[in-house]
This record gives sequence, structure tokens and C-alpha cells, in this order.
Amino acid sequence: MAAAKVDVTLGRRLERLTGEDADCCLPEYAALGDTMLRSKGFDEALRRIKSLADEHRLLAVSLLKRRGELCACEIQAVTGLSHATVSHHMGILVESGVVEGRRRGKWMYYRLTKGVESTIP
Amino acid sequence: MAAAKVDVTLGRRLERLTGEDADCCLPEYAALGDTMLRSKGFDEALRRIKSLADEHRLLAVSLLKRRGELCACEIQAVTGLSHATVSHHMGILVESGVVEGRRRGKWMYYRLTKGVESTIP
DNA sequence: AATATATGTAGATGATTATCGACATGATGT
DNA sequence: ACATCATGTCGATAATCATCTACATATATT
Repeated sequence: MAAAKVDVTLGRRLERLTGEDADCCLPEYAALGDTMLRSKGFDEALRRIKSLADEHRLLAVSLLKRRGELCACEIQAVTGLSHATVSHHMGILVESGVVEGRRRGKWMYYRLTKGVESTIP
Repeated sequence: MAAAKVDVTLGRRLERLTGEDADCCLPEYAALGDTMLRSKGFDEALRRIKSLADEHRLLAVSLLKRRGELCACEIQAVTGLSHATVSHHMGILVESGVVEGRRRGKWMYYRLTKGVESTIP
């Protein structure tokens, strides 16, 4: 996976910077990156952050933090989106573990997952 | 800005849910959304989160959290990207206030902005 | 000053993603 | 059962964004 595309000048720069041989330190850096990418929790953290990195989703969770629980149609009214788009966004938030949903008859209610409040702005 | 596109069924749903009149509560919800979007700090928080919502940027800041300071070429070696792409990513992180950069001669060093460590996974 | 070097910038391109309309599903009430 | 209603799902589309190459800028060295 590493070293798929090699910038020919990078090795020389690293040698000058570190004083070590590029054949040695370049793979070390690449391995470090791979290790971190595969490290436990990285994917999960990234998915969690990505789930919040949208204007309307951040609006929804910010509101959930203050109101506690909201119906899907309330989120639609607040965001001004179509119900299809709201459903899409809430699915992403549930998938990432930030939000939990529960049905009450025809209505769908969403709230923050316990413990995440402190991480929501 | 609000009520640009109206879902004709949304008003009825809100009436059934809240028991109030749609002409009254629908604009209230829309205004609530607008208020939150314009609230102080929302844009800043969103930009901060967006700046972390990329595999390579999250990798870079995670590493900066552990290593303290890294040269641009080291970040390039770790991520396996072109130097142009690294520059682009670091610009986004600096812009959002997560990372600070400082030149030392030809070399560019990046580190986390003071105080953000606890928010980086 | 002239060259080499490290990084920034601009433009183009491909991939990802937000969005909606149309239809499907699941629930309630008649 | 059937109709109504709230939400989920699918396919298409447009906007955003990550990425690269080529060029520009800034710094150091000779």
C-alpha cells in the first residue's frame, strides 16, 4: 500500500533534513503512516468526524444537544431540507454512533448518543 | 433565506405533532435553524470539524499530537501524497486554527495550535 | 547574481457527496 | 382490508473537494 507513487525529490529532502539515508528513513515514514491509518479507532474517529462535517448535520446535533430529542419532521423544519435528505443525514449520524433513533409509531425521534454531548459544539 | 422550498406535507405533520398551527410553528422552526446557523462560533466550529474530516489531514494532526512538530516533507513522507497536496491540506488546517506553521529557512514546520490537543483523537 | 532547493499557487480532472423526486416500507386508523 | 400518513430507499444530478502537474515564490548557497 505504501510507496505507491514516489516523489523523486522527497528522498533527498528527507536525507538533508534528518541526515539519514533515504532508503532507510523513507520507508520508515511510510510505515508510520500506514500504522496510524490502521490503528484501532482511526477509522471510527474519522467516520465520527466526517458525520459532523456538514452544515445541516452539525446544526441537527447542536440542536439535539440543546433540546434533547427531536422528531424527524422537526429536523426537516429546522434545516429546510426535503425529508429524503434529512433521512440521509440522520442515517449518517446514526451510523457513526453520534445519534440514536427510535420509532414511536409513525414518528421517528432522534437524540444524541449518551456521552457524546461534550464533543458537540 | 428560510422557507425557500416548502414541503407541502411538512406543515400538516408539524400540526399533528405539536398541536399548533403550521403558519405559526413552521416559521418558528425555520427561524430557530437560521439563528443557530448564524450563531457566534457555528461557522468556526464547522470549519474546524471540516478541516479534520479528511483521512490524510486527520493522520497529520494525530501525528502532530504525538510528535509535537513535523516538517512539511515529513508529512509528505507519512501520507504518501504530492507536496502540492500536502501544502493544500496544511493550508486548510492552518486556516481552521487547528495547526500553526512556521518557516525555518527553506523548511516549513507545523505543530498543533496550543489547546487543541485534547480535541484531536 | 545565479543556481539549487523547499514549499506555495493555479488550473484541470476525477471522485465523493449533498440533494431531490419518485417509489417503497411500515405504522395507524377506519 | 384499505386508506392515510411518516419515514426509508433508490437513481439521477449538481456541487464540492482531493489530487496531480506545471509553474511561481521564497530562501539559502556559491
